[in-house]
Amino acid sequence: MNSKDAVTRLAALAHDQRLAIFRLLVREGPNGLPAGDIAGAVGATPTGASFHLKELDRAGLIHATRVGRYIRYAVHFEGMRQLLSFLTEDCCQGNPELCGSTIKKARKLCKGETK
Amino acid sequence: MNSKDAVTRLAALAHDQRLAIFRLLVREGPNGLPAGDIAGAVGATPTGASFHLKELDRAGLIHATRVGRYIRYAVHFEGMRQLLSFLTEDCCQGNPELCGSTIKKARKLCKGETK
DNA sequence: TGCATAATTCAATAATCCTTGTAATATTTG
DNA sequence: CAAATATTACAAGGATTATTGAATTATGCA
Repeated sequence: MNSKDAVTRLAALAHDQRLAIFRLLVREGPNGLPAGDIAGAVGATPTGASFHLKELDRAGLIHATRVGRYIRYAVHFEGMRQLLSFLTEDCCQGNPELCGSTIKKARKLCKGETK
Repeated sequence: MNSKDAVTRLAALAHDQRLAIFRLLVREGPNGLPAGDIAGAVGATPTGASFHLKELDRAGLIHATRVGRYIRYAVHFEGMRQLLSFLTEDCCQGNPELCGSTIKKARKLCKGETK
């Protein structure tokens, strides 16, 4: 993971509809959803959704799989992990207690605790 | 944490120099660094650094403290945690094993493991 | 007070990204 | 093969963001 790729991924997420798409797919898990359902869920036009999905794909945050006449999109979890790691790398020079274990707290959310 | 704030934070990080500044301050911990040192470390002009620091501040990712004639910037760890949580919220509908516990893996980095 | 240092503000140009509609491609079904 | 559905590709505009240099504010020190 280098800085350039991280910026690409962050820029991909730094958009209201794309962030909504990403979070929807994070919730959805490995099976993902077809493009049309995604467009409907976030209130995007088909053209708009396609554009945004392509951005997220290009960035390495999601991936597409054709299933019949549908194209399903799902989160690329390894790409997501790489980004989170890059942001928190070497936090507090290895003394996470200094920041109140920011990451440890954030992690809980992956277990469905909503705050 | 709402979507609008998250987009603001992600957009703040989606820039080469700002990401470098943020990661530098993550490593540095709660004491932070003065603006001049930050500019030098990431190869920014004073004007450029000031602009980017203000963006990160406005987004709620860092905060400024005047110390004599220096202004020290440090990561706002709670703001960072909110963002990470927002990105991973309700991951895999509460079954993180489905994505290989993306967050659990990412978390290790906060302990200084450089992988 | 006067000078040096630290950092910011302002203004103008350049670059990038978002949005929308229309046309095109791929696939299933009759 | 023809029609219908799902999705993508292309092009043009309008809006937002980055960059630069010069001028400005704030602080410390002789």
